[in-house]
Amino acid sequence: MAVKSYGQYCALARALDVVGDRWSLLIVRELLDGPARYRRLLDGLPGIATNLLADRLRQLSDAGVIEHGGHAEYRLTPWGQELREPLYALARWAVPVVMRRPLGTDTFRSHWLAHPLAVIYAGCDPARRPMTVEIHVDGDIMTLQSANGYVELRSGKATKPEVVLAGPPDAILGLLAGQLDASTAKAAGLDITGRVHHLAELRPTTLLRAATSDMSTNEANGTSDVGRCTS
Amino acid sequence: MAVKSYGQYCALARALDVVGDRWSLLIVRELLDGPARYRRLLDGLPGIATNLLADRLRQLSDAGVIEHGGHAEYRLTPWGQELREPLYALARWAVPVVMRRPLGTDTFRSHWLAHPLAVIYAGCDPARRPMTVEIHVDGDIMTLQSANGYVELRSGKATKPEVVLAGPPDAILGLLAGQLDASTAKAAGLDITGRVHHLAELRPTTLLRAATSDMSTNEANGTSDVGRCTS
DNA sequence: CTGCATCCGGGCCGATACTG
DNA sequence: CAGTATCGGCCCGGATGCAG
Repeated sequence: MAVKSYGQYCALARALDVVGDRWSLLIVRELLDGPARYRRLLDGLPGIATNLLADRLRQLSDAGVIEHGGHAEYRLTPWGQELREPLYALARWAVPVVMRRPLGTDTFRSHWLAHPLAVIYAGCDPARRPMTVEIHVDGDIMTLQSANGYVELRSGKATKPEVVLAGPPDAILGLLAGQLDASTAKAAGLDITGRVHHLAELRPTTLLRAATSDMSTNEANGTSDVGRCTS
Repeated sequence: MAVKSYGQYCALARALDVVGDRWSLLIVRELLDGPARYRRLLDGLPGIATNLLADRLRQLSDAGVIEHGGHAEYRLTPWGQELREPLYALARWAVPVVMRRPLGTDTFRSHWLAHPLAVIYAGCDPARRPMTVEIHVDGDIMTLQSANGYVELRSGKATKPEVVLAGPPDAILGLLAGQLDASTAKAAGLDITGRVHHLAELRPTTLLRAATSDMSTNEANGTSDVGRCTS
């Protein structure tokens, strides 16, 4: 179990008893992309100590969040996979601190792009422009493909990309999310080839406004202390 | 900031840099009920050390999640209030470990009931039966009121309750969530007065099935490692 | 080489005492 | 009431060792 159980009869506290420890949710993030071996988890979790990874894997396994399949592969249980929603909700909440603060000295792994892009291009939009975008980032090459209203990211080169993006992840993400225009992205170190303005037609019409909301405005919050009905 | 920043350019990691520390999300839980003074936070967070509460309040304040208003009152910023969704998502995910494991030696505070009840009775259901339920728990008395399709919980006695429930929180919650029938709840120490079967008409027709899902079933998860479009 | 276990220093956590 | 100060213990983090 966790560092120590909170010992509170509360759903949130019990959730944190299971996945509230340091690194635990990031391990789940890695496993959301599918089963992974130990070494791959280490690579996807820069900064973690090997013993900590082993400890967390044991904890999560005992709690029923992951399971230790054959070939030393770890995978999420069905219950563990249901963490995708709370995890994406937390990530969406953190959009301001991602967009407002540049990459800095933070590490990055190319496969992390899949999650924010899944949020940005969520769902099916029949009006979405079909196109192919090749992305060079972190010494890796990935392909963003729009077809039949859906957008998917896969690893590897594209055959005939309409746009090629190469540069730091924050510039790529800022451009794809619509937070940066092409010239600003270029100033941030992004190399753009092709019809960049077509990228705007990948995003659905109504776009995440949270990215532009101010984090530090002052305003009173609700005063009722019980029974707020959340629709 | 946190114990130490993960140093990863990833929305989830940056979210955890802000609210990933021990107790942080539970402090946010307390403040979701409205502004609170220091002492009230201590009462609502059984087990926390005073210095840790002070540290976390400072961190959250620096990060822009909460603000220190007049009269030593702490309140969520607008950005902090947006944590309600990720937090409820985590709590919903933990329903199995709440329903399957009894209260045990865990502590409980009556105002915590507001959150699970808000989830159980979320939204407006015009067909919902109007009624009043008085709840005695943790040496406290609260009133669950159904009117105009909405269900609200407030502290204090009811004037003419159709049902009065008195007992341990797990029995109360199990009964209200429909996980326990009346006789089982009584066996768990619950005192029931009035037309208990009317309680079933408080819940919407489609009910949280997650509560009954098995936590430890074995099944392969998805294999695609990138670009899963979450509708 | 992968998949851990062991060891150890530093820092956070947790309990208590203390101050304005 | 609202915190600050202090101190043990344990977890975290990094390095290293070792078995398959």
